[in-house]
Amino acid sequence: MNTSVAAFKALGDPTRQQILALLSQQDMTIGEVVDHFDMTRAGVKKHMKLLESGRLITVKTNGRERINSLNQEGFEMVVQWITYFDQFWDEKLTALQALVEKEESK
Amino acid sequence: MNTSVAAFKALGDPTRQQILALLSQQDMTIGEVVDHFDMTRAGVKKHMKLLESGRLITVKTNGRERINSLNQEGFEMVVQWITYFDQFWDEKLTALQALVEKEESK
DNA sequence: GACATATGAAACCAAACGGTACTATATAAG
DNA sequence: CTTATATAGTACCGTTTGGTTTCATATGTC
Repeated sequence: MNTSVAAFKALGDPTRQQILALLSQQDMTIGEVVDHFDMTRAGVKKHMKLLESGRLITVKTNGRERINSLNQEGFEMVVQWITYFDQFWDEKLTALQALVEKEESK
Repeated sequence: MNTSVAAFKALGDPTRQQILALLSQQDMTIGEVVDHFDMTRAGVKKHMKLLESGRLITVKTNGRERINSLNQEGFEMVVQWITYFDQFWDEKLTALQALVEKEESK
């Protein structure tokens, strides 16, 4: 098993999904993110921390501002993990096809 | 935003990831799943419930047994959601390439 | 029918989570 | 230097989560 748990955990919350959607439009400071929600700065900060530990965002300090940007690493981890299961659907589909062909040949 | 939250939430736990890995090998009853963990049946049952509400597994009753199988629906939701962000990386890459080419032409 | 087995469900508990209010620190601006 | 701003951090609180124990129910077997 891999280290995708933190990424999935971070993605399993509607507020954090919305934050990611915002950041996909443009990089933002926490203050700018806060403007889009009816929530305290500290509340948003906690969400950002979780997104960061899931490697879904990175933070770059610029003076007293801290710019948050999407980080491909976390998304890539999720894709990697989920891709493992593709093999499962492939096999299942193949098995189903074999069954159908067997039935047809009767 | 879509309804992928429950799926992500279900995936954000190492035990549940392991259960899914087990089910990718073969369908199992809860009893069989329990044999692979040092945990009570009731504990495993709760995890199964979360996996089910994330549409990552389905349950089929057979006599007194209840067979758990992977359900493509939940996985597909995750892929759909994550795919939205592909566009972001694509654009970023394109912008980076444009920048590089501009630099080279100096 | 009596008994074993596979399961569901509820009550309970400690830890984590989502949020608040409050305090502290660092940088920009007068 | 003083003040305003952008942020981090801590303490606190109600709710959810991950786990247990216990009890109830349905099905298979003798």
